[in-house]
Amino acid sequence: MVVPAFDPIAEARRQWDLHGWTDSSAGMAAVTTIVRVHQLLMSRIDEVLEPFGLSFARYEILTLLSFTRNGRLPMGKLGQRLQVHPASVTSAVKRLEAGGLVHRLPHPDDTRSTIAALLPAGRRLVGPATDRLNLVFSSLGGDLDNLVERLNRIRAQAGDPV
Amino acid sequence: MVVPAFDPIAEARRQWDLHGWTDSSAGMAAVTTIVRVHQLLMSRIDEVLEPFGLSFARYEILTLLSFTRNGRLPMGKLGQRLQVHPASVTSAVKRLEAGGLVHRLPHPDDTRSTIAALLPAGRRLVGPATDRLNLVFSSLGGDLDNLVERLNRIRAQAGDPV
DNA sequence: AAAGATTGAAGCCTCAATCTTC
DNA sequence: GAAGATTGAGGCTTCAATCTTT
Repeated sequence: MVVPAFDPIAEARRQWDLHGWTDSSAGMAAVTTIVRVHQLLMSRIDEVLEPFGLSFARYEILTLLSFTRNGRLPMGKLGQRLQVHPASVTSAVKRLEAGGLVHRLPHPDDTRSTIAALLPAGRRLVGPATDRLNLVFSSLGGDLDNLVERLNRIRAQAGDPV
Repeated sequence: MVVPAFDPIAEARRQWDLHGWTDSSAGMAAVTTIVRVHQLLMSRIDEVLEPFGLSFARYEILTLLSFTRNGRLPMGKLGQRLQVHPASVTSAVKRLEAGGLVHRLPHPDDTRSTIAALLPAGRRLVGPATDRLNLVFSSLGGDLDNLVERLNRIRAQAGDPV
C-alpha cells in the first residue's frame, strides 16, 4: 500500500467541488476521514496487541471481564457493551477460550444463557496489554474530549444513547 | 444487536477511571468512539447503497473514475487514492466488472499494469447514488470542518500527508 | 411467541506468496 | 532486482436460519 505525497482526501474533496457537488463535499470528506483514522488506529492497535495474541475485540472482552466483581459476564451482556452482533461475541470468546484466557459456564438461573469467565492467564494479560496500548493512546494528542464531543453529535443523530 | 439505554462508551470510561487507569481513559474513549461512529456511518451508507448493488468501496471507485477525463485509472492508482491494499482493489473491480459497471483494459505503455475503465452503466449509477448519499451526509450536522481538522491531527501524527 | 446463543454464509480487509513484465 | 497485479488464506463483521429454553 504505497502512500502518495499529497493528501488523497483533500484531493478528493477538491474534485467533488470541481464537479459541482459542493453540497456534499464536506460530509464526504468527514466520512472518508473517519474511515481513514479508523484504519490507522486499528492498524496500530493490532500491531501492539499482536505479541499478546489478541485482537482489539478480544482485548475489550478481557478488559470488560476484569472490571466485574468475579470476572464473569453473560455473552449477551458482552455484545451490548461492545455494541457488536452476538455472533461476533461467540467467535471472539471461542478464540479466547482456545487460548486458555477465558472459559464458558452455564448460567445458573437461565439455562439458555452462557457466561464467559476470566481465567488467571487472561487476567495476567490485561494489565501489560493496557500498558502497551497506553503508548498509542497517549501519542494521540490534541483535545480528545472535544473530539469525542463532536463525534458524539453524530452518534446522537444516529440514535445512540449519548 | 440490542441497544442498551445507557451509553456503553461513557460507562466504560467510568470503569477505567474507577480501576485506576485514568491516564488512558480519555484515549480509550476516543478510540472506541471512533470505532462506533465508523460502524454507524458504514451501516447507514451500506443501507443507502444496497439498492444500487454497491458497497462503499465500490462506490468510491466509480466516483474516482467518473472524475477523470476518460473514466480510466490504473489499478495501482485506485489503491493509492483510496488508501487500501491492492488486493482490495482487485476484489472490488472484479465485482464491478461482474456487474457490468466497469471493465479492464491493458495499459498501452506498460503491460504489467491494468486499467479500470468506467462503462456507461457505471456512469449512470454515480449521480443517483451520490444524491442518496447526500441525505446521509447532510444529516450529519455540526461543524464537520472542525471535526475533520481534529481528526487530521491524528492522521498527521500517524504519518499521513495531511 | 420471545430470548439467548450458535452455526454457516458472504463481504471486506490485510498479508504473504506468486507471476509477469519492466 | 523492483514494480504491478492477482491469488489464497485468515480475521473480523453482519445476517439469516436454527435450536433450546423460557
